[in-house]
Amino acid sequence: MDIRHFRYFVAIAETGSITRAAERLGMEQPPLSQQIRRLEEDLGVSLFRRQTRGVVLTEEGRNLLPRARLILDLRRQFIETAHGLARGEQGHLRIGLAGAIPLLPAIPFAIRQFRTIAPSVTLSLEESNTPALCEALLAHKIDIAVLRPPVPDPERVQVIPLLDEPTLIALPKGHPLTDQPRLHLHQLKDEPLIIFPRELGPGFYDAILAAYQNAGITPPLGQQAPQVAGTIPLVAAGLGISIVPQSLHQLHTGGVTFHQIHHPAPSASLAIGLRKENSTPLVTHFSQMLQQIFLKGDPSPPEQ
Amino acid sequence: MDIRHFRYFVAIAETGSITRAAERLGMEQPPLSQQIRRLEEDLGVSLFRRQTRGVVLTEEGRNLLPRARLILDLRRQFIETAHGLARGEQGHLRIGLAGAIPLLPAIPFAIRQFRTIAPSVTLSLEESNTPALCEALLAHKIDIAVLRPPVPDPERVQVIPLLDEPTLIALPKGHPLTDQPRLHLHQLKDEPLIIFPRELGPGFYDAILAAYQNAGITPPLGQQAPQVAGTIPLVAAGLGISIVPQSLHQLHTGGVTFHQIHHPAPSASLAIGLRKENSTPLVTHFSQMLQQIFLKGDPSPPEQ
DNA sequence: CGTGACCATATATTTTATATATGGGTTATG
DNA sequence: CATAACCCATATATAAAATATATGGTCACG
Repeated sequence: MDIRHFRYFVAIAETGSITRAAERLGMEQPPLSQQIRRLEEDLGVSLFRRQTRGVVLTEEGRNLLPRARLILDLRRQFIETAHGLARGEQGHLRIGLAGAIPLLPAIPFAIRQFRTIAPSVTLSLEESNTPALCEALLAHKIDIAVLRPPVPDPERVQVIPLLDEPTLIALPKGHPLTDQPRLHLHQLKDEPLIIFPRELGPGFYDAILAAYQNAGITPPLGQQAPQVAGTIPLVAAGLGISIVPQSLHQLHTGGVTFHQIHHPAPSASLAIGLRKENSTPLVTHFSQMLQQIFLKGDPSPPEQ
Repeated sequence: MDIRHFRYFVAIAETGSITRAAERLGMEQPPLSQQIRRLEEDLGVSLFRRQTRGVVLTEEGRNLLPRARLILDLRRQFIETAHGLARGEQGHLRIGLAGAIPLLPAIPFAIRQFRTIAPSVTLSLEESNTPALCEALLAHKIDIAVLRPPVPDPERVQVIPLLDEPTLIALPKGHPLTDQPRLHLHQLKDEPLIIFPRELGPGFYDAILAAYQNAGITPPLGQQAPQVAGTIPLVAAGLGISIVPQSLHQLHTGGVTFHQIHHPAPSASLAIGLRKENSTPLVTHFSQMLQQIFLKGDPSPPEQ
């Protein structure tokens, strides 16, 4: 009772003749006779009544025929689905995003574009910090990540740079420097720096401190924020200042103003994270699309 | 892409190991490795991620697994249905009944009993005359018939006698003999005999005429009725008398009285008609049940 | 009464799956 | 650190099964 037998059964039923069915199946008549006979023996029912002119379905055969057709259909669907998965037109893609990254206009743009190109692919988004995203990648909990390099395990995670995002200084409303659109870091040397735990984004963390060091100052460290975007409310509360990726200026939380930074300014690098082995077409597609989008420039960059 | 491959796929997915799946499948590990590898190549997707400790489904594999299970399920159902058909527990039985036979209490009784024993079998009933029933049998339009022998083609239709049903004389109301419960045929020698066309039931037709002949009389032939039961209204209309199977006395058409017949009385034979070749279990079951019922005697015979 | 259409059977061939033997890589264990 | 255990992959050999070829039988049709 193989797929083959279902095909034989249906073909004979549809042509009403073993000989013609054999032609249609691209085989000779005797093996088809033999196979259908064996099938009937296995099932214990005779599917066809042999006549001098071809064969006709028995009552039992009529009963079983639609079931056989269904199975053949489902098998075809199975194969088509598999091919769809193989070509990256179907399936599920789990995307991990580092903190504050969904605020970059390019990300929702990329997701919209991907849904247009591959509408049968379902997506799931997850927001986390860079080290956790790497772990999730390696544990196969997500398929691709947009994170802030460097990654903890560069041997197993491939990093494709996307963008060096400028950063902004966030000042609390009412701060004396609020009226200046562009600031030097040394103007802030006495302001407590609100920053996230280094573990959540070592690359960005280090970039910020390096910029201070290049400016020749060491800021007092203020309260720690739970995450990158979490610095903003603390700034608004007057606990200090913070340095955030440009995309965060979209957070229209009252009580904070954003200001560009003169050289030396830290930058918040952005990159794709992939497992080095086992890349699926879905991952490749999405990754290439992201690179293309960022190559052309952020499609609607926030003009200051 | 065979049924086998679906089984292999599901087994590996469920055990999480090629080695253990091979055990469960009653085969060795290498062929299973090889087959699943070929399957993956054919489909173009990798279904499993090989690890040092067994294998785990890929995203694509997770997607395809339920489909594979469904196909295996349907295949199992297919086989079970076929076996059900083989044992006569499922399917469809087309029963043909000669004229006036549904009025025999044994017939609805048999049908009810059969539905109890084989509830998944659907039945269709058809009423016709004996020669037409034989044709329908041979043309595979019905599967079994209850008819009045003899049959036109005894070489291809098997006849199993069931019953010699007594006959009754039908008299119009107001007839001088109405008050006599039992009549001799010769009492009716001048009454026009209403009878059906011989083609519709040659056996019964000849039995009636033979009885007259044995009684030494030749009745005048009255109007022809369209069928056996169709004689009753004509009798009621006063066009003559008729001789009908006992079961017809159930037709409580006003205007007619029924009377038993002294020897020599014709009898209306009843028999099962089957195709000699190709008997299915359903046909055998129903046939045997009918024989048993009639052997025990009509379960609720009409007591005069 | 011969001819063609069609299915069944028998034997041969080829394909295909499976078993056996073996190697490599990773993880647990003394 | 070395050894053993586990598990998957590969290579070759064997066995099984489907298919092709050849042929015969039956029934309809001209």
